[in-house]
Formats: sequence, structure tokens, C-alpha cells
Amino acid sequence: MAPSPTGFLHIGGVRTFLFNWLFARQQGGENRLRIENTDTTREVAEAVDQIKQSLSWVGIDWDGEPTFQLDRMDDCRRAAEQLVTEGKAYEDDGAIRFRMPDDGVTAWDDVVRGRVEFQNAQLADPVIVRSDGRPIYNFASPLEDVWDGITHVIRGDDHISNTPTQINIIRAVGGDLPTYAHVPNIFGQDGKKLSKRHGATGIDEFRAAGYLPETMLNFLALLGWAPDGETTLMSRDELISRFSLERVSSSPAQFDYAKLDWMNGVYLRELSIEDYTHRLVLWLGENGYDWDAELVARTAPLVQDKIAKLSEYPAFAGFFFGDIEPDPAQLEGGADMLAAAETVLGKIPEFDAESIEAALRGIADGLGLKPRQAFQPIRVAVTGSKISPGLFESIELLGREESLSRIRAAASLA
RNA sequence: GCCCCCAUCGACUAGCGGUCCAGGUCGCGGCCCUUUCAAGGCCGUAGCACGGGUUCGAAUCCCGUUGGGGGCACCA
Repeated sequence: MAPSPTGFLHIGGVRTFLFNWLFARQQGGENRLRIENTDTTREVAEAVDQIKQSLSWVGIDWDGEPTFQLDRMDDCRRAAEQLVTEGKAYEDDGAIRFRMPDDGVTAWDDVVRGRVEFQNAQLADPVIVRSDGRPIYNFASPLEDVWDGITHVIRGDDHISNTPTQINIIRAVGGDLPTYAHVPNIFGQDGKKLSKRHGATGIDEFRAAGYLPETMLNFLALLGWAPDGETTLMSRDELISRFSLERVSSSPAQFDYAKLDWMNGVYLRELSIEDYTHRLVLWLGENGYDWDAELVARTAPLVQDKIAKLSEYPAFAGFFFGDIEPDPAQLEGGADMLAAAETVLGKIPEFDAESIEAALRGIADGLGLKPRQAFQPIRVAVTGSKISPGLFESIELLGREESLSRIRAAASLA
């Protein structure tokens, strides 16, 4: 995996790395992380840490310490000088250019594209070392592939046109050619390259939006790859055992946020309540909510089946943690119900969901109201919204005192 | 402009010449369940870009057209 340390990790890049990782893990190979920082001017120190952290979050790991392209500048320079000596490269305005073949074709069998050919006559001699002595990516990268014994280069298809140059460089230094696999880009919903205006594009943004790492792993794997025509939900281990480069599609895939949401809901619901609570508390902490973990834990069972992203929790269950402002319009016609509820809920011996439900249903019956119309004002009074977790459980959790006070307050508005 | 690549429901895809009047998943629509919202269950909607070939037979192979993407740096 060879990111350039220029900024946050784009979701498309993560997908490409995911394919590298799945392949390496399945084959029992090594997955190497190489930071391509030959262009020192663009280097952002923090970006490297960012990249590592982002990859770690989704569970993609690498073997050994990351290497930095810049550390091998001298080796690259020596290699270039050797090529000049051999007549395979030449100086030009202080820079060094590599001599590409003048005729014939450079071709390779791409694992996802099949055979790709370029007419050599079409290819210009590329600069491989700048006049200031720094090697160019297109030179350093294939050399490092050779030096590191890279067997498989799995990267974005924007590198297809770099490949013939890199192949010829590897041949010139007498190295073994790696197997190339160029995976397609990811598009936004309009079929254009995924960008900011489509929504989240950095992996960190998805994390902040309340997506689970297992969702991202599963979803991203399915963008351009499928084990068969049926399976959509796969664990990390299943992904590893079923992945195959040959089945990676050669056409670009669109990123579908709706399907992502669905899948995240599935994973959220699958979690044990302990795990669910843990993730919820963690997410809230990471995103600036200083809410009582104990209370969060008690509300978790009420929301687990209801929300698709952890970020929906504050809006959905926030009424447990602070004051609410019910909309009088939504309380309309509920005066009788509210008044009756206040008296009855103040008197029932056991303040648990079951008793609360029985009591409220009794009132509704007495008033000749359908449950639907009867419970709405209560719901609005207690949760501040027409949409909420289960009403009776919510009331129980809130406690008699707080519930009654909210119902009383609402009654004065209705 | 030149080079390279891509093309199955709205989306992700299965399909690698007959088992496909094209299957799965998301979305969407309807119904059921129901205290709201979800979840869940059932049913449904919708596609082989177009035109030529090849073949007894094409979504599958070939050519062209159209459309889309990427690349053409002393960036990566």
C-alpha cells in the first residue's frame, strides 16, 4: 500500500488498500506500507499518523515498519547513475531521463484488466531524477518494488499509464516484474469521481458519522468485488478467505450511501448489547457528548433496533439527558389524555413499563381513543418528539418524577 | 488532440455460448405486524447502451458507434 502523505485518507484509497490487505492475508503473504514522499514539498508530517490511524480503525494492518521513499533517495540516485553509465538513461538539463524503447510494445497481463498494451513509440523518455537530485515517483516506485521483493502491485487504475514506464525501468535494472492489478475508481452517486460534494469521503468522516469499522470493511470490499451473486454480509475472516483478485471488477463502482446505511444498521443490530453500549459510549465521547455512561447503557436497548448510525443517537435519545421543548401543535387535542395520565401515573404502585402501558391503555380506552392518537401527546410530552424509542420503556427509564413533571408541563401547553 | 480503460435493474452485482422470457442485495412501491419511528414478514417494480457480425444458438465471442472514466509533469 503506497499512499502519498498529502492529506486525509480517501475512501477510494482505503478500498484499494483493503484489496491489498485481503489478498496478502489470504495468501499468507506480507502487506507492506510504503509512504511515497519523494515530493518532499507536499509532505505533511501528521498525515502519516493519520493514515496509520485510519487504516487501523477499519482493521487493515501491515507487516513491518512503514518505509519512506525519501529514505532511499541515494540508492535511487546511484541506480540512475548506473543506468546512465550503461547508456539506458541520459542527462538532460541537469535531470536524468530514462531511455524508453523506441518501437515495439510494452505489455502486461493485468489481473483485473487482462492484457494491456502500449505502443513504445507513444511513450516519451521520462525524467527519473530531478535536476536537484531527488528521484521521481515513477522511478523510485518500481525500484523499491524490486528491492522489497514486491510480488503483487495492487493499485488504482490511474496508475495504468505509469505501468509501461515502470516495467521498462525494472527490466533495465534486471529485476523481476511484479504482477499488476489495477482496480477501478469509486464514483459518487452522479457517476463522477467521488468528492466532497457527495458527502463524506474520508474514512474519518465515516467514523464520525457513526459507521462501524466492520460495516466499512464489508461495504468497501463489495465495491468492485463479489464472491458470488448471493452473498452480501461477510465478516472480516470470511472476506479474507473468500477474496480473489480475479473476481475484482474492471468497471468503476458508485458509492451508495443508502446501502451503506442499511448495512450499518444490520451490523449495529447484530452487536451484543454490551458491545453496542460500548461503541455508543465511545462514539459519544469522541464526538463531544459528555453524557452519563450509565444512563447511556440503560437506554441502549431501547435504541439498538431503531437507528442505523451511532450519530442518530443524540437526536433520538437526547431527551433522556436534558430538557425538551415540546411543540404545542403536536400536543393538540391531548389535554384530556395528559391530565388523566398525570393522575394515573402518579398513583400506580409499580413504575415499570408493563404497569405504565396497562395504565395508559386503560385511560385511552376510557376516553374512547385509539392507542395511536392517545399515545402521541404523551410521547411528545415526554420525549419532545413524535418519533422516539418505545414510550413505556422510556417513561420507566425517565422515572416517575421527571415523567410527571414533563407531562404536567405539556398539559399546560395543550 | 493523442493514448489507455470501462459499459447487465436507479445503485452494488451474479452471469465466463444453450440450465436466463437474466438471479441476489440496497433503494423504491404495496400489504401485514404495530404506541411513533425503525426492525421483521410477504408481494411487487426495474436491466443485458446501440448497430453490425460469428454461431444451430449470444447478456456472454468479434468489429464499429455512442456514452463514461483515467492518463499525457523535473506530482503521486
